[in-house]
Amino acid sequence: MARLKSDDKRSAILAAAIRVIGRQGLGAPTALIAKEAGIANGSLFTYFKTKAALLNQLYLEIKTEMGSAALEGLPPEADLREQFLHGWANWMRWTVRHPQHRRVLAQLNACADITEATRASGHQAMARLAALMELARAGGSMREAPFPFVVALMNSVAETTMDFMVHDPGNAEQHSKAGFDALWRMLS
Amino acid sequence: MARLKSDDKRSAILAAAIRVIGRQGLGAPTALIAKEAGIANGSLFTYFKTKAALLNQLYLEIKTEMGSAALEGLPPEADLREQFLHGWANWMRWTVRHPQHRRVLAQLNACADITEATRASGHQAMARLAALMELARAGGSMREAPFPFVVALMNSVAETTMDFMVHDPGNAEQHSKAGFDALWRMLS
Amino acid sequence: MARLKSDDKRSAILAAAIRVIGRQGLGAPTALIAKEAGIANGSLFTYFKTKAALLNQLYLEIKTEMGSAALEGLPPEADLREQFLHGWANWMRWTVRHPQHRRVLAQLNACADITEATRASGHQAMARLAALMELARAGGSMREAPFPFVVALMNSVAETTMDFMVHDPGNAEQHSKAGFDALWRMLS
Amino acid sequence: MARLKSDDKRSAILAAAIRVIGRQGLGAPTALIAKEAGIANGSLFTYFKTKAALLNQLYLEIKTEMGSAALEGLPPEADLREQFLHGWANWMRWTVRHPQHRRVLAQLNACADITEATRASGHQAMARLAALMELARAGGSMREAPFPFVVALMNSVAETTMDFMVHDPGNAEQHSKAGFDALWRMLS
DNA sequence: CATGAATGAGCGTTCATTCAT
DNA sequence: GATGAATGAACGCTCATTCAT
Repeated sequence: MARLKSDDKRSAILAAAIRVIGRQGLGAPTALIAKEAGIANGSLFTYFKTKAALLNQLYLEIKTEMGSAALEGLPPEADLREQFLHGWANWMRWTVRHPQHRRVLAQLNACADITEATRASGHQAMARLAALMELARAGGSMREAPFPFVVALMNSVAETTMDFMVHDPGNAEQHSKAGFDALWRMLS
Repeated sequence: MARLKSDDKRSAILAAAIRVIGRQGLGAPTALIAKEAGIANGSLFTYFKTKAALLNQLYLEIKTEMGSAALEGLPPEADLREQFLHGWANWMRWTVRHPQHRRVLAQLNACADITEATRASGHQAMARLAALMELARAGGSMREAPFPFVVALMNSVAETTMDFMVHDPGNAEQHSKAGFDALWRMLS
Repeated sequence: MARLKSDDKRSAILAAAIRVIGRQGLGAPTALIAKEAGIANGSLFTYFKTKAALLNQLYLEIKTEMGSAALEGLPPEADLREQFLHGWANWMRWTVRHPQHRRVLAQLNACADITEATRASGHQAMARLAALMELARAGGSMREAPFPFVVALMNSVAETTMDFMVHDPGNAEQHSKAGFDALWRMLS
Repeated sequence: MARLKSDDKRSAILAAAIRVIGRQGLGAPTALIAKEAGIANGSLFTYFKTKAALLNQLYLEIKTEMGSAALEGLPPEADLREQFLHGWANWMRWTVRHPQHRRVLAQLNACADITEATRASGHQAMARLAALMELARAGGSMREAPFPFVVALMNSVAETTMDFMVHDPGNAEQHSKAGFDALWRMLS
């Protein structure tokens, strides 16, 4: 048995990609990512067949991480609004703590190399939070709107809120609350 | 000397850029844009010093066009909600009719080459609509939120609404209305 | 210790090389040859120090096989022309049955990695047939020409004949005969 | 008007390609060919879209040059054998004087990048000489053989003759004559 | 001012070979 | 000895930008 493909190295590449792409954008050379990951440029391609494949994995990785962060410690007993607020706050906190991840995710979202399959898979990451929203709107004004539309609205309000939290971290808590309230009003 | 011939070329380049970038993304070669504009590749650089400059102008151009479209025929006598709804409907209609412009704008938004100054300037384009919103929220729940936050929310709800209109043009009108109502509820 | 297990692997590699190079040309990756041989890419280099070494061995292998095929069942009693014709027919038949071998040999011939020593050694493979030709020309028009020249002529007429047999297998027999007759006339 | 694509540069690239490929084989980097031609590596691609395109042109160029060399000063009054011998001698002389061209042509012949169309077009270059052969065989032993077969035989005998002339230039004339006689005997 | 050839740094990817396991 | 991940030089090709014409 030779050296086995190590998960550590895989992760190192993904982590390096976030840093480098966060700094330089999606045009960042694979060679630089490899260097930042501490491996030879050619080695990157034993872990990811192409740059596009790396980008797709990165998208999934970030979305998944974001999704778990949002669900951490969700109180199962609490009422709907409470639960949703908890998830929302988790989510917002995560993006403020990982501004680079957020920036990279935004670029990835606007990038043609990310396949439809990857996007679909990525949506799963937020499924739990989306389900809470589904319940929340049940008796409200948006009860007739298509579910994906409502989810998309949640996402866009969240994005906007994050922007303000990142740019004005001093009032992060208040922005988070304001965003949540706005969203809740939209649903009610 | 009145309008210079070069004004035509400038516009031709910007129009070509929308078409080409809409098709190929921001990575589209300047040479291709030049060809589509009917000029020599080198000539592009007498109108725009660099590709980044072209991109910034393009951003402004599209935003401005979008802004005017939104304001067309705004009824000065009508009440606030009516006026705002009119602008909203204009806006939505424009993006459905110009999906390429919207796609390009989305890419530009996520592109590091667009300077902060350009973005700031671009926001002016929607100032009139924003001002209507400013009034709308005056007595509502968001009366304490920072103005830019409210504007950003409007933008993001609008974006989401457009997405659904573009992907499901059969129900465009309903999506437009649902988006507006959601936004209004948010402000109220 | 009799035959080493490694002899099998050596042969497997050479056989795989013929298939892969036949398909992809000399640029075929050693990794692919290894895979086709059912071994790890690195293992190839315990059997052949370099790719060039593999290629040289391959050249020899094919030439040798071709030579034995040509000599099979040579009638020792028959007259010169008969014997030579028999060898010729064997030879032609072999290439028609192994078009891949022939293609690979042709590529190897035009490849700078094959050393002069290898080529010289390869010529031995056809020595018996060449010797028959040596006799055949003894009293003929080419009696003064250098032996290697005559052998080379034989080879080139053979090559040409093979080409036509391969591309027009329906008339293979006739092409073989026509080629032989042409060669014999040349010597007479 | 800008600098026009110059025929000189085109020729310089082709000439450089012959030198570099003659030295290093078909694997020679385009960058090296460009440098040898005195231009930037990127410029090569304004003259030839791909390396394969360059190779195809090179094939044509060399074949054409070889063809004209063969036909130079063909005596229109002389009898068939005389004319053909003249062409043959021209041909042989040319290859001895341009051994690099010959080597490159041989590599090109065995190279998958040369398209069938290119090969067909290249055959035109020797059409005049082939036509003489067509006449020559008319009443001879090969009168029933397919024309392409006879042409191919001529080529292969010529190739072999050249080899010996190149490797033993002292007796070049004699080899040329011996090759011609052998070919003529084959046809008679 | 227009043209389009020239430039050359830069990119993603491949692959023969090495070497830790 | 066998394995296959690691290596990094090398390659063909692109493209923003410059500049001779």
